[in-house]
Amino acid sequence: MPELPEVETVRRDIEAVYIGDRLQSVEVSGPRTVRRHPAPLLRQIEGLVLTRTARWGKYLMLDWSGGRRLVVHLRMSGQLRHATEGSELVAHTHAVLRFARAGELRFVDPRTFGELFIPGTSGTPGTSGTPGTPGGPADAELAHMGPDALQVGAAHLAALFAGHRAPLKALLTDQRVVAGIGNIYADEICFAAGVRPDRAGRDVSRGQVRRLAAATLEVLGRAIEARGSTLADRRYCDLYGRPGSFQDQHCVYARAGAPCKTCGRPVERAGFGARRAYLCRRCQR
DNA sequence: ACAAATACCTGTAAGC
DNA sequence: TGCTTACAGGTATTTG
Repeated sequence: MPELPEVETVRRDIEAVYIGDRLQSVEVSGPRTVRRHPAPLLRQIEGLVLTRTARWGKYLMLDWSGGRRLVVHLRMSGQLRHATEGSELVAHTHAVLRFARAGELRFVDPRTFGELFIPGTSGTPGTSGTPGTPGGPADAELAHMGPDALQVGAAHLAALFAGHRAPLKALLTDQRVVAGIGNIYADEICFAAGVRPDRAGRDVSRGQVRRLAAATLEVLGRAIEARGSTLADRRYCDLYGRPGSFQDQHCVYARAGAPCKTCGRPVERAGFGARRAYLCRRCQR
């Protein structure tokens, strides 16, 4: 499941290959892949040069000459893959961006939750500046999102947790609160901070907030270094189809029954509300 | 205003 | 063996 570290890995891979290259054509074959606006609008970026990339939470932005932007969200099973021009399409290839020199960038997504869109074309008001967002001017479609998880500090987290009775994990994975954390990294961050994921936001102590802020940067940073987490289902792979290796460093996620790496007590999988979390009851309070 | 539930999907695995 | 069912989970939307 692509979360912030996986999207960041793909972003860096794309930056290394396609920056400065001209987009020859865009072909979309999956009707659900471009669903925010009529699919032909994607052709606005044909002929333009990729000038920069950005990421906000799990959203990936590809910026083009002339000020155009293409936004990609991989959701559950989406992958962006480099391919040589004309090579055989793997199953569930829904879009192909053909570049002048670097070959093709393909969007593959079995479950069709992922999407591509040109911001500002879906009936919502156009772009307007929102300060402090790493992607530059905020797009209306992304305006609801909180700060990127790599940008948040303890003070920010404390303010966002205050007064919420929702469990910590629900807050960490709420993109309006912090953008970029999903199921895997919420569990790992809670473990690294020594805080129970089912603790109500308002009951998270000052010290725990500090530890959560530090753990967020530390865990996500190490995960980016390891090029993300690839589980047995291989739903996430990089631009070249290679797996990440951060799953080898997971302390709790998908480790139910295995000994806690700190204290040896079996890791539990607990349900609260509609969600579940992996945790160590001894190490997390 | 917040929070909980649901729809959206399909590949995989577990159960019978 | 073959069929059915549960599960995975991010986000937009709906309901409470």
